[in-house]
Amino acid sequence: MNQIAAPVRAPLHEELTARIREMIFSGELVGGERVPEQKLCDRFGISRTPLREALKVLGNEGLLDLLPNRGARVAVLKPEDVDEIFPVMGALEALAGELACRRLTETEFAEIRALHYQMAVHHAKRELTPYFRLNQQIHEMILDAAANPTLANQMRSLSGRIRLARFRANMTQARWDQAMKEHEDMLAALEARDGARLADVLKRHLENKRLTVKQAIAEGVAERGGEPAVYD
Amino acid sequence: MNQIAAPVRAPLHEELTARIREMIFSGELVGGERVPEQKLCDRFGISRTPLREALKVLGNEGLLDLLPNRGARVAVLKPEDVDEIFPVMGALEALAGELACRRLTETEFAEIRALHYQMAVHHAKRELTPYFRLNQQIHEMILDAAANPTLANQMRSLSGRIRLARFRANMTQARWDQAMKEHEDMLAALEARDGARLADVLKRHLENKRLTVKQAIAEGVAERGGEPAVYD
DNA sequence: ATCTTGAAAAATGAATACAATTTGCTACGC
DNA sequence: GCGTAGCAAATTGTATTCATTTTTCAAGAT
Repeated sequence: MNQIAAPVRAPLHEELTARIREMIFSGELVGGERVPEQKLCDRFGISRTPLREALKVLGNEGLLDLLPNRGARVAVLKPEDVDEIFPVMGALEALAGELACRRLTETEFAEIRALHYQMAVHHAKRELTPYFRLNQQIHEMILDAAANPTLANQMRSLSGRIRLARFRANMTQARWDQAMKEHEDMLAALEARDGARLADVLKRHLENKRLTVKQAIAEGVAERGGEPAVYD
Repeated sequence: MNQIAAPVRAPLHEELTARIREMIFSGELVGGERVPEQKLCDRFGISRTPLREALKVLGNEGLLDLLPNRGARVAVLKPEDVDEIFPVMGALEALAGELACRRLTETEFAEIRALHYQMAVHHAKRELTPYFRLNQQIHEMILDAAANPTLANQMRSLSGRIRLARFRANMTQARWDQAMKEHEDMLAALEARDGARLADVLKRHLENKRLTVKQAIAEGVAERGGEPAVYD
């Protein structure tokens, strides 16, 4: 009775959801625009059936707006959406922090600390892109340490919607410095395994992210093709 | 340019997702069992295409397990899932409470208070079913007052997964009394518009719900057809 | 008796075909 | 010139068909 992994490839509709999701994140499919059903079928060399299944799923995720008889459009992130989403993200990040504090091993903490100080270097040198990368890694490690797949899924879903706004955060120096300081507080709270304090820091951190993102959207920054959305 | 509502009926796949979702909640489709594709098509008098679109969506929601080439099965709620889901629900409820405190009008508060005292009567009389109904209404009013659709959606999704476990909570008298006491704390925090305190109460309240539900699952209660899942 | 083996039947995955709706465009009226 | 009616093309919704995989089950081997 071997069950050594399924040698079967994933169903088409799954692969398609993943690929179209990436097309949205990468900006290949632009917000507000119609998703060309036939074009995508030709491009992927498949029929409409599995493609449409994928569209339904992405619609349910909030990445597409499905207009009856009028096709699917890439959802656009409105400023109100940002105000809605970030508080929820904040509450979930706070929970992730609390759980992480309980379960974090010394080794994991050491890894986060290493990432943190590396990030501090990039902050000092004003290197935004690597700073963002490490920032994201730290948050992911906290989420992993929380060891709650349901929580991770919910956050992934919300992150996806935020990524609908494709921009490079235009942080003021002051806000960047503040973010870095918040990260120092995070590290301290983690080291002390002080879940309540970490939760608090993370909530404030997310509130500041909200402001950064809103400003970026308001300024109508970017939409440059291919660039991922980054923010802190 | 009238846009006075769309006179077009909802697409089939949407209606189907709703109906199948209800079939799962009502217990007509039992956890772990295969979802009979052809049977449902015959029953609804439709073809497989829209039905399968609905299944993909419900799979993505976590209500169905989609096994490649082996059909869809109604997801079963494992004890570990309960441990995962309730902390997330707790964090979200806490946020809902905080937001509600900020936005609640005097009128809305009065309505909640009325529901609360009505619920207290049912508690005193040991009338479980109406107690549950009012309990749910109160939580819904808080969620409405929070005025955050994204938050509401996330909570609805998690509630759905909890409802996979169809049982009638087998609360001990002690736990029921405790729940009622927590509701009194909630009302007090709401009246004082003390968001932090309400958040705290709600988190503890959800933690107790988690225990109640886990116990019910462990005891293998119910699965009686048609009865909705209730708990507090 | 229990365990394979191997079709036949059933179910699923994907493609194609058909129906209904929307969109685009042209021609016409005012 | 502007707006509108109406038809053709394109697009979407649904059904049907075909291909592939899984399941079932009975016959045969050990």
